[in-house]
Amino acid sequence: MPRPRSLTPQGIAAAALAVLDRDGTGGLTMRAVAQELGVSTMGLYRYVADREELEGLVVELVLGAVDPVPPAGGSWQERIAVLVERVRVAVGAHPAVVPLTMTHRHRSPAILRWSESVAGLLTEAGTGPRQRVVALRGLLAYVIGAIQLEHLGPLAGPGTVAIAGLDPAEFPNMRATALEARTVPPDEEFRGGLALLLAGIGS
Amino acid sequence: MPRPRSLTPQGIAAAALAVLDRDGTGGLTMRAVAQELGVSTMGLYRYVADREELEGLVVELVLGAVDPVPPAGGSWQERIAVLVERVRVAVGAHPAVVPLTMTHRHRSPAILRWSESVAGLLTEAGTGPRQRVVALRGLLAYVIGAIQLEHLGPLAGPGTVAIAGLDPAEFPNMRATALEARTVPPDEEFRGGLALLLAGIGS
DNA sequence: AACCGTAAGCGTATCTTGTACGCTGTCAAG
DNA sequence: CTTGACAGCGTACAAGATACGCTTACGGTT
Repeated sequence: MPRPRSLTPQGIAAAALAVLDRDGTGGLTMRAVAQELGVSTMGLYRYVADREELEGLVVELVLGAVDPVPPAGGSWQERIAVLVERVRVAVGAHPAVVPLTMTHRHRSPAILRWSESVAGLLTEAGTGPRQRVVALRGLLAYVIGAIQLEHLGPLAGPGTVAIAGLDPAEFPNMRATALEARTVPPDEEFRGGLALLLAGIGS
Repeated sequence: MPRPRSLTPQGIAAAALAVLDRDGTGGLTMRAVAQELGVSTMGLYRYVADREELEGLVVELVLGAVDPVPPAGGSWQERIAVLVERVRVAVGAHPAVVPLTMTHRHRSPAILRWSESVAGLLTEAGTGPRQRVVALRGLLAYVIGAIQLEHLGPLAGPGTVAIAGLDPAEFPNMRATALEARTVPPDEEFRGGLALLLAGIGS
């Protein structure tokens, strides 16, 4: 009977993502998204309860791009590493959603499916129940932290340069480390850290 | 000649922290902090350039409570674990600052001193320059992620309960893991994950 | 084909928050 | 006792989220 809806949750999420990619995290406002969709500001409220829900939609769109099916070949370490890397790639494609991801992660079905896969691989690897809990949470913590470090922290690019200029007397180790860090590409850094964690789980 | 100042950066940071502890992250407004200090809203602007700087002060106050001097005894793994645990305790005492910590971490002298200590211990442990970079960043990623997981994610407390009620057919592993997770106290979880990472660094 | 109920979409208004600007009052040196 | 520099304040404004109620387009019914 009534007038048909003109927007879909996916369309709204895509519009919000477009705004985020274009204007950055601070540019995500109800007005901007509404304009992107070609409706008035309040028109948007027919589809989302509030800004919170809108953010949830974007996060789910981004995380939904992660294929949760474990790859076929390789050791369980390699297979988990592939799953982890997929998250990094998906989120890394839209740096502006990183802060939102942190806030909305816990309500994401996509991350739940992903976790299910990782938990399955850990089970296959023969870890005990208790260690599985610790390992899963540890992996999740690493992914979250590493992604943030990569996107929110000037420690990575320009930051290491700044640190390299520190007082060598007070910060000898940091200075040396930062100098070396400049030669380590982000990919290697991320995978290296993950490998350390996986090695620990396997030992 | 001029009128003496009535506020100190420490006092301002303490007031902001009080507001955060009382009203949560969303309660931190310039007005609220000014009121806490007994000055007018704009009076506060005589001491901080903007909200950004105010947040930096609080973060530094909290992180400044971390003793960066490595403990005397034990293996290098144990010594690093103590340093890491100190950060967790300091931040955990004020959950509302967690989101701010993420944004302001890179400008914190306190965290720099802490990193210097960790880097030093890694050097003493005999890690090569390249592995030291990876290990340090990995530890930082773990700390950041684990603290967030603990404070921002309903995955920890009520979340695991919710997950335990999932469809067992679709999420068998998550269900089992979540059930087990309820019996793992946060302390053990945090230290366990850290131990995995440290084991990986040592191998 | 005219009609009408429902929900879409919009406009306006309000509240909250950060912050620019300019006034006023106070302290201490002369 | 005067005076000038700066602390502190009040007002004003802009941006943003969102409540509320009107208007209007659709599509099934007569």
